[in-house]
Amino acid sequence: MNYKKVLSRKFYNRPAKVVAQELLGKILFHRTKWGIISGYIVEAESYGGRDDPASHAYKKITSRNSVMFGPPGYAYVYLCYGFHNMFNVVTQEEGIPSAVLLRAVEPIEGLDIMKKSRKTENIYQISNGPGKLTQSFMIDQSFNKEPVFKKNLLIFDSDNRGLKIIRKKRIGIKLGAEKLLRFYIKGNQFVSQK
DNA sequence: TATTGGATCGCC
DNA sequence: GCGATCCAATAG
Repeated sequence: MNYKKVLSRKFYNRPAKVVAQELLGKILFHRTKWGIISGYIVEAESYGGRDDPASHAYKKITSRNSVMFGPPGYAYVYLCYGFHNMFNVVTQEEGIPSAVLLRAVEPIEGLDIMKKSRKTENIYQISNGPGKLTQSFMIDQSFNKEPVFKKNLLIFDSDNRGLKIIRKKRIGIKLGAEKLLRFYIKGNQFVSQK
């Protein structure tokens, strides 16, 4: 696998729903002390904006959501339901709170590490959900506010032209549930729900 | 200061 | 369908 260029912070300086779609087919990459873990992003959701009650930054800035208000290209990792880490990438310029939640990945490298971390041999169950993704990729809250355009956790460019993208309702939320802001690659076996 | 409920997962 | 298990946001 040759990793050509890392997506720059400019890539993320656009509306979340645009970035969410364009991230499909790009490569999530993590250099860990156990080895390299990587995979194609196959599913993402966008959050943010003045009219999205599902966004953590819907009402106001707080210590938890402050990174969403910051510059684009930084990770927003937080704990959900007590033990699942959610991995988001902040989008849009500073002051506009929005982010893309990465929900599923198709493994490329580091399957042994992923299997061990997830305690499963089934590659279709290894990273097909936001909580599973962070567990398999060894992403925890220590990555909150870390950049994804430099250092060890990165997203690489990849030619994703011609992908068929499905647009659906987001999963697991109540407010704002009618919005079609979940995107995934048509027919891909590694998305969380078909 | 106490309560509540959430962008989940895996097993029963 | 339910339990695991945490913390920010609310209300008091």
